[in-house]
Amino acid sequence: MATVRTPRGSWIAEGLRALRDGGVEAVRIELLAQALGVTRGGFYWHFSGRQALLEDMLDAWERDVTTAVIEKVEAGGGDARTRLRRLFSLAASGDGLLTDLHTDSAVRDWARRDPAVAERLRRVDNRRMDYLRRLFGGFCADPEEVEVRCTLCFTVWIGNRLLTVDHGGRSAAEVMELIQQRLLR
Amino acid sequence: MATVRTPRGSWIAEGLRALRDGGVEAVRIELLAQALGVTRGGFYWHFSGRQALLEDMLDAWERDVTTAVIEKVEAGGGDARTRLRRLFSLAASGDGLLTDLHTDSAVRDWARRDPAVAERLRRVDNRRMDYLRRLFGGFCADPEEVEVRCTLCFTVWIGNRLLTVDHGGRSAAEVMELIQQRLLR
DNA sequence: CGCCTTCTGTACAGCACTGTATGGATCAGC
DNA sequence: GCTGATCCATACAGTGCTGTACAGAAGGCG
Repeated sequence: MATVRTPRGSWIAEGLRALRDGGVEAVRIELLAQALGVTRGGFYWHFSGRQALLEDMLDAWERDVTTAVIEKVEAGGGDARTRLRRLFSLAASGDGLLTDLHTDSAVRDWARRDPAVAERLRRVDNRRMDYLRRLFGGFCADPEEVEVRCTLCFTVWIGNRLLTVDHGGRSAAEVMELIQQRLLR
Repeated sequence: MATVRTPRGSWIAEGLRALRDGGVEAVRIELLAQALGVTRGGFYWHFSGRQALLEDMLDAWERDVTTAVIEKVEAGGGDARTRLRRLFSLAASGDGLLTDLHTDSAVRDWARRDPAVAERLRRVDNRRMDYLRRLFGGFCADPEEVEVRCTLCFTVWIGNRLLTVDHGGRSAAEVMELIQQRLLR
């Protein structure tokens, strides 16, 4: 077993970075190789081609994005409202390579053109939504109310960074804070 | 003045269709020509190149999207709540080539990579937001409340079609209806 | 040491698209 | 029916990427 020089994983990671920064079309093997400081030679040893890389990138994304965030929120403990507040601040900070909004919206855009990606995204969104339902259900008896708050929560999260607007005198963070208060009432 | 066979405008229209269906990267002159049933020959008579076409597409989009919708909503008359309800149903139907959500999110995605596009989008979003503020201000005295409802309204509109999720037993339309009721209270 | 697995570089053929140049077709108006 | 503006087809050079083929280099292991 020789040491791995630029292993499978590094191509996937670099691919996800390209996806985040420039969308699917920006995932060019030539450019990934350049970014990794090698030629394309080794790429075709790991992958059968570009499509195989994209497939593996989605696998990695799907795995990480559904578990990492939930685990991070659950780890801190506390009641449902506390957990939601933690989830909100996590979403606002947007750390983590794989859990950020940019990758998310790049995948969302990709899904519009590729049914297989759309199917994966639906799975991911449903898992996230189920988690939200569980949290809101913790202090909200009416299931209709839960559904409304979950949907608002999710769409605001998605729409927030896509919406580029000035909120009069207020900062975007202030408005978000107000919305969060309302959602946690 | 000879008759115009495939005029400037048809290249722009076809370009916007390509943008809507496949994003900026899908706006390929070769393919537009193919769709129009001609070769690229005439294209370079109208435009200096691809960049010039993209520029003109954005001009057309910006012009149409900021005025067309507002005019359509205002035309029907009624009080602020009535107008908002009309705006909601218009947004839900998503008719009109230039006012639909697909073109909108394609532009939004484009803006992430191109500062000039981001600047245009900011202008467009602000004009829309101003209109929303005017409407919500019609029955809502607290400016903070107005800002929250406008932001919710806008982000839900954007996030709605991007979010691909099953709402338990409910349909997406039902949940949207519930959210709208809440926003108009 | 020499072998084998794991990668890397290089060279090649091919595709899709861009932009340029130019001769020619088509039609409005005189 | 001639002219000139407008548009189209074609051919060409160039770019940036894909995928294939293959000859190795680098390092762990017998």
